[in-house]
Amino acid sequence: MYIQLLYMKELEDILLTTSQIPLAKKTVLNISYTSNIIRDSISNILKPFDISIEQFNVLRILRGQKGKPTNLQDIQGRMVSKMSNTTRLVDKLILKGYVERFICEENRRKVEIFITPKGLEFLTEIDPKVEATETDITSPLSQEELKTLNSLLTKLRD
Amino acid sequence: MYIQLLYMKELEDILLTTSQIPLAKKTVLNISYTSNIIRDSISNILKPFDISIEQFNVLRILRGQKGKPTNLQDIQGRMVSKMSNTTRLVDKLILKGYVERFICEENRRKVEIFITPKGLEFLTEIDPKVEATETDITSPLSQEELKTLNSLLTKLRD
DNA sequence: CCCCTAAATTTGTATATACAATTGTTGTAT
DNA sequence: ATACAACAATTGTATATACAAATTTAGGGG
Repeated sequence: MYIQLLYMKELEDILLTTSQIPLAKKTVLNISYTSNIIRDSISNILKPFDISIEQFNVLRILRGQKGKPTNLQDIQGRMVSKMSNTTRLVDKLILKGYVERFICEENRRKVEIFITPKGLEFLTEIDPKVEATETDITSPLSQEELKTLNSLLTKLRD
Repeated sequence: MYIQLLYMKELEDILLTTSQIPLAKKTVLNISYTSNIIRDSISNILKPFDISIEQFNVLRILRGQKGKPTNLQDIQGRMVSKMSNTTRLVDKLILKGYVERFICEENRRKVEIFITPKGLEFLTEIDPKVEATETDITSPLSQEELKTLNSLLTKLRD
């Protein structure tokens, strides 16, 4: 909450001082600000659990595979932010006991990565907290407004 | 453009596969995706000029000061993403000759940071390219839609 | 004036990220 | 079979970032 207030002040500062800011620039700034606030909120939730947002996202992707083997390219292709060194990220998750990695026997260039029971349990513990944060973040908007926001963002990316 | 297509595919992947994703989570994801795309686009524009987005933002903040001295706290308070080591960021800009730093004589704990003529010239050169990118990014939306998007994002941060 | 606390910045350290180069493996054309 | 290009992952390196500790200066109470 403290962080949100802080950021809001900053945004108003910039947007107001540079009064006649073009709409395109204002929108780009606004999306970046908002994304940073969201990132900080979720990052704060995850901090006590000693896991970064990127590691958390990879875990969720692996869970979504429901036991199917996943290689590094699959993971990279589905990550929110691009990440060139997924190898080391997976290393960290292995150290924590949340995932396992095997060499793919059909094609020894590939690796197969699985989430462990410990990893699944960890997600089960942390999921409701993240969802509560997501709900909290979006709470100022009605369901209708959220739908509009989503479709505008999707259209923007066209 | 390539990057945008790449990201779109990923977003659709995640949003479609996990079909009944709650609206709050979907919105949070959507904002993060879009922000990353924007960041990548602008980052690519800046790359040939050998400057990071953060350095570019600091330069713009300094220009906005119109010659008034600025200390580190001022800069930090106005940056889009929080940044604990603004010192080293300013170091880089000094190395490039874009800013100067002096110890504040009234309060020797503070520093006063100014943009140099070279820094101003650099911004003049790069500004239109960034603005063209911003316009390009937001081009799929009408002015009216952009206004709606801005007000929804601002309301979200309330 | 001296001691203590706070302010403003800097430095240290660990981790994260981007990009390029390298390793090991596979498929294919000769 | 051999050489060569392509593929998948890993490693190296430089830079970026987060957080904490340290440094320097200022101000206030005894």
